[in-house]
Amino acid sequence: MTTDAFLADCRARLAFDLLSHTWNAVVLWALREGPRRPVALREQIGGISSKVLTETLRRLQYNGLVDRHEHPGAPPRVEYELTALGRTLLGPIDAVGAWAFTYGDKVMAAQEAADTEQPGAR
Amino acid sequence: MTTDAFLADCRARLAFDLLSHTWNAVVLWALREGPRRPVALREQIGGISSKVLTETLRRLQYNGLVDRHEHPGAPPRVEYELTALGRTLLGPIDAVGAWAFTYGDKVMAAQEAADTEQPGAR
DNA sequence: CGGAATCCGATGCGATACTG
DNA sequence: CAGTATCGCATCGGATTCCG
Repeated sequence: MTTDAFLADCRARLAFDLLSHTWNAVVLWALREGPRRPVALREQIGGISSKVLTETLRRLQYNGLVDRHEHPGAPPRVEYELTALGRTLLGPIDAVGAWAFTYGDKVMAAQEAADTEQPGAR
Repeated sequence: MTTDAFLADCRARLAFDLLSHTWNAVVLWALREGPRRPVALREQIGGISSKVLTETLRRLQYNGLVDRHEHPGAPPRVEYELTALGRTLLGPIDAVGAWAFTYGDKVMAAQEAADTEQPGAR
């Protein structure tokens, strides 16, 4: 596949759009080990509000990456889990995470170097 | 590495932040085959404004992923190319792109199914 | 051509409060 | 507990214009 074809392919754009939403990949990753309730996800992830978590889960559900299971009764009890399709995305996400683990320090070093040359620039 | 450690690792957040900027991955990919001038990048990518392209390139430069080469003279002639660090990110990006190529249809099918059930919802 | 400056509408996310 | 409603701030991205 040529570069142009790759970029023109709406499926590629679609994948980048998926990952370009801040919390999508993080939430998918948090679900990697099994079903989770929203409250557990929020503890596990940290720094995500109830509203944004709900929005993110809805979006992932809309794209067929997670399933929502509602257990009847009070108090409400809901669980989310990855679909088969969602699990296939863990590989690419892991590739990104592994890259970050290996090269993250170099990126931060580059940022510091840029800041040193041009303090205040960015 | 546990899920929690992965999520807490600021390097992982850094990588997701890199990909969460809409055009970063696309521009990096467009540079995969060699140095490019801005005008060529815009033709190759399509749908990106001059301003946003410049911002994206600055951001990538700041993170040490691309180099900017200015050739003196008029008219202005500038080229951007991937750094060694930038090339290491092509692997993970390719993993995402390959996923999109394989599973993109299923995602779009899931979207259509969701739209059919709840027309207007999203 | 490269890119900086400006304006502007759309969207994102967070905080808070509230419902069932 | 799960989710929604509302508000406000910040940011993003597009269009346009102007400069070297």
